Amino acid sequence: MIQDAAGTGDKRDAILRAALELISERGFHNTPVSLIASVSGVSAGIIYHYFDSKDELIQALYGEVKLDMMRSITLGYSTDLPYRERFDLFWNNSIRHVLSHPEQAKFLEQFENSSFVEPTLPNAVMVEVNRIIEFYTDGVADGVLRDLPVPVLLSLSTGVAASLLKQHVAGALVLDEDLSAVAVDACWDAISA
Amino acid sequence: MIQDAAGTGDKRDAILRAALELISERGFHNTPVSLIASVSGVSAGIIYHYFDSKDELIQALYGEVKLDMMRSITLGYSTDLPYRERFDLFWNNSIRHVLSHPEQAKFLEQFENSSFVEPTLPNAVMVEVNRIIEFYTDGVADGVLRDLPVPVLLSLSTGVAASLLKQHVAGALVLDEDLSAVAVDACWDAISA
Amino acid sequence: MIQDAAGTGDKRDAILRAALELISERGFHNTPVSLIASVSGVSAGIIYHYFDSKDELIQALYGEVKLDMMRSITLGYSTDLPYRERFDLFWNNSIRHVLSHPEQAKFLEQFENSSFVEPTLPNAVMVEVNRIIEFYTDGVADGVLRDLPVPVLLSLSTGVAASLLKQHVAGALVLDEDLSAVAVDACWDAISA
Amino acid sequence: MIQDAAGTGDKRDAILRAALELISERGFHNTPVSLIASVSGVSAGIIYHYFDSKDELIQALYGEVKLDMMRSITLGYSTDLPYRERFDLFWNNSIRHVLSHPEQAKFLEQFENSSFVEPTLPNAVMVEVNRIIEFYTDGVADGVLRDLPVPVLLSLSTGVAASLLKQHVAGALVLDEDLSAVAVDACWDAISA
DNA sequence: AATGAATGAGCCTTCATTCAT
DNA sequence: TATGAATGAAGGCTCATTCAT
Repeated sequence: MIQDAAGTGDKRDAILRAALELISERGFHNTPVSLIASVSGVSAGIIYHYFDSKDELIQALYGEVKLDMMRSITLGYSTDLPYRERFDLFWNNSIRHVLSHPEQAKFLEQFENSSFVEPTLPNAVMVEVNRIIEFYTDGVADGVLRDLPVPVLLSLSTGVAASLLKQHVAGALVLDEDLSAVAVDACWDAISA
Repeated sequence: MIQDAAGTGDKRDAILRAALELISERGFHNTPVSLIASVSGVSAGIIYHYFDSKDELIQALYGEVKLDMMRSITLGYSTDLPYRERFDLFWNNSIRHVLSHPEQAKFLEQFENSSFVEPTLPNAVMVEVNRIIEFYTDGVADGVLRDLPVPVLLSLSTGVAASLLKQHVAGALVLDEDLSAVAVDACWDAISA
Repeated sequence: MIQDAAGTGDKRDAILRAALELISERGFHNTPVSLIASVSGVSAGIIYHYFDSKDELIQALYGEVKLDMMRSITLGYSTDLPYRERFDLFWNNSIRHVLSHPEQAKFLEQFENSSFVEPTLPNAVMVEVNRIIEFYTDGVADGVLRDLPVPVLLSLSTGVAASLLKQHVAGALVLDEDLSAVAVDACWDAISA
Repeated sequence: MIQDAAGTGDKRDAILRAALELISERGFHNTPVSLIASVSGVSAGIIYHYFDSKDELIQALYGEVKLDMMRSITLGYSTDLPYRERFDLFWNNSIRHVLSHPEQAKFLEQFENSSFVEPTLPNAVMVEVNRIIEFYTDGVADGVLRDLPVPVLLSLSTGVAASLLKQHVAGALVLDEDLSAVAVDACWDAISA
């Protein structure tokens, strides 16, 4: 997905792209394979050449989308930066990625809230996830962040961002740069020591 | 729902209760009307006497669940209480209700994340919603809370609670009284002036 | 099947009857459920009300057909009759039943030659089967039949009847009373001591 | 099949061999062309270079298998031999061939019991078939065999052999040399004058 | 000759909804 | 009110066959 401009994989890619668009909009159970096929310009049969089943198609899509999002979030991250700057980087990357890829956000939310068996995340994803976790554990160890369990710190930061983005998408607020800036300040107050 | 004196409505109630249980567990599209019927001990046909369609059943369920939850959250609320106590009341009521009614939380999340047309909330629900909004607007006006748009304040408080609860349900953390207490403190830091 | 002139079971019966006719003529894999439905005058969906799957439908049909045939073959059988008369009775009953129910014969042959898991025969069927086996074991014990394993005696009698019937159906011969009479004589020569 | 010098036909042969193996085991309708292709190590497309359709492939296979079997059965046959020895030769050849080529037997049985249009047997096959028929007509004319229609004589001999073999394959008996010997005696009793 | 991606018709099965009773 | 048999429209998937390469 995303890459592979032409040649083999073109079709597989078109299928994944159409699936992402459709499922994020209509939901998994409301997106027949035949619709994915027609939107991506292929026959229904060929989908089973690239994926074993509709379910496997979703799983594959999840893996690709998750990786894409995690890499966006940690883009430019370095332990050389001060904590506050690293926090801002995560925050801004997240906001930017979701605003420019709302289908990905909707899809991931659906998938992770559904009764799908969440596959073990591939290493490539875990690498990024670990950088984020490391940020919080190091921050606590260095006395920069409050001594709270990492999941709580995540709720106080990522959880807020997610909530803001949801409201933005729903139209309850407009998440512009200014609003984002005050929100990130408030979050930092919540997590910093 | 839940209550209902006796006689008429008994059956309607049983249907709604079964639907809530099943849908929260299996999802809307994975819950056939026939299953709701058999679990609630009625025939499939009679469901169409009480509801025009499967969709309408869901909508009705949403209204009842939403009201039940909002009333729980504002239980004991009074503008006579100091701001911080009111905030704690919302917080504790929310945590308590979700922990004791996880099906409701799961159902609402599914519903509000789905492509269902969200119906206009009935007045009874709006009454409770308005008390919450009022808390924030008054708090800002009185200089107790930061001068941020209400939706942002909501993300910084309700959003955090929701995130914590989700992680609790997923097993990522155990949301006991202590953890809840430190989290509410952190949230207060984030929203108070 | 066969019985149940009216009332409940009518439809189930019609389905089984159509399935027998169609499958014996066209084969299992060439007989779509939709065709069984239209021939029996019901909708495709209702078939799954009476049977769990196409496979189970076949299994049920097998059970009913097998029982019907076995009962026809042993009709009028009694250990009071002399061995030769009992043998003639089996022989004539078999011929008569197959000639008047060729679909049953074709269906059973297909089923028993297929890779279906042959279900354990129900007791009702085993009762009839045992009477036949008993005939051979007793006959050997009483010195009336050659001292050969029962399966071999079966091949020398039942096997010949089956072969003749197959040729009759294929048009290679006409199995009239006279031919049947000389054949049964020859078979008796083959198995009698 | 089986033979074929080298080069051209190699692939056609591999296809037929795989088809025989697979179809005898899984049945015609349960053997996709794609499976025949992968087992025989060729592409699915090329099969349509050698055969016009899946059906034609089966018909061709039938012709080759039938010829192979008939030639095995008449191997060593000569009108110079006494009738009883010729009969034993047919019998033993049949048993031997089927025991060493069970796939062929299974395939032929399926084919001949199916609703395939049985093709006119090629001359090469008819030559062998005629030698067998001639054996019976001559035997009757010479007073060695009972004066019965050839098909009846066939049922009394070939039919018995087929039945025994089926039971052997099904595990109902073990067709060793001794059992074969007593069975052939019994059959001879049934057909000899 | 050969490959294997691609097509599209058809199959089994599910399920929301209706209707005779 | 209440039942549950019945319908019919999809939906996921398979597979014989074609075709660009």
